Amino acid sequence: MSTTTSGTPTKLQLMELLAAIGTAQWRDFAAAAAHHGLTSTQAKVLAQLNGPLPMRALATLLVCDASNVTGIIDRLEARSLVRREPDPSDRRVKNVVATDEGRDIIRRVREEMQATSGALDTLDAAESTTLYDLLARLRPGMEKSA
Amino acid sequence: MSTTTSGTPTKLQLMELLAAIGTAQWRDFAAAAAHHGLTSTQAKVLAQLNGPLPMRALATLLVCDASNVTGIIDRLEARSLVRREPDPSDRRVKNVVATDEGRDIIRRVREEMQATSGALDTLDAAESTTLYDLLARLRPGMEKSA
DNA sequence: ATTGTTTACTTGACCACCTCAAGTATCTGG
DNA sequence: CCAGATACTTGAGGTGGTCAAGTAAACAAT
Repeated sequence: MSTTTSGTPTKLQLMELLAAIGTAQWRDFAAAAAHHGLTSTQAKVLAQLNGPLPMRALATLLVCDASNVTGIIDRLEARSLVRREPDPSDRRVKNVVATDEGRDIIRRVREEMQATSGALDTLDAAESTTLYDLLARLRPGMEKSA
Repeated sequence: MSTTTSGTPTKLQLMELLAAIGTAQWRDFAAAAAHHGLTSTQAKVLAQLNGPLPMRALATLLVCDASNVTGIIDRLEARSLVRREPDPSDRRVKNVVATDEGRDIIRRVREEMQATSGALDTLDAAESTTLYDLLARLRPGMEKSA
């Protein structure tokens, strides 16, 4: 007896498997980011910047204190991967926008997640759809705050 | 048009969904840990300690430098959640073992992952099995190092 | 329009985590 | 016995995170 229990998995087993997958994907992401001189946090922030985004919005997305964002953006800006622009309609807010270089680097990071990418290639269309639907159903419940 | 694309998901969509689920579970874990005065790293280490484990083995499991483990265990030991024991067969190694209090606290952290737990409750037995099997197939490929 | 409240951001202090380089103690193979 | 590997710690230095306090701008309200 051990891992060959192919009956219905317990909730605990599922949670551990989910955690293992999550950890693996995170490491793949962190490795790709490091390959371009970025920490995973920096890469994650860069990945959110499809358009101009106020500092506060970033803090909300990252679920962290606003002062934390200041530091992260400071470091990204020092490398010219990001710019702070004044908001025309509210002089309190600073909109963060990715520079061309920033967009380029995050695109390459995404492309280099080979472990994750390779693993997903082993699923056929039907399996991908099944997995996607199941995870999509799980998502809202997992993102509940309390 | 937008998220209602119920055809075959693209690999990118699957990767983003997986990342979202991973982040949500991680936050659930971190919140439960914080509820007991632990950082997520500390809780993660505690969760590995089913038996005595050398510092080096921990570093390997966490994929980090050995010196990092020294600090983490220092802090856990300061709270009596963990003990360092000499290894009888090799005086260089120190085996880390969880104290009763440590085992107790990590058990409670696991029990309090309510968001994740609640989300998984919405799957029936067949769906759980399907999800488990798909993820189990994905796992080895994702854990490949490079 | 002044006064008061809320909001956005920054700064500084402080801690956790992480790596690297160096040092000590111990083991292991020749 | 000795040379080299291994296990752990220490110290320096950077990143990520919180909290408290401060500044500046927007807003609300009479």
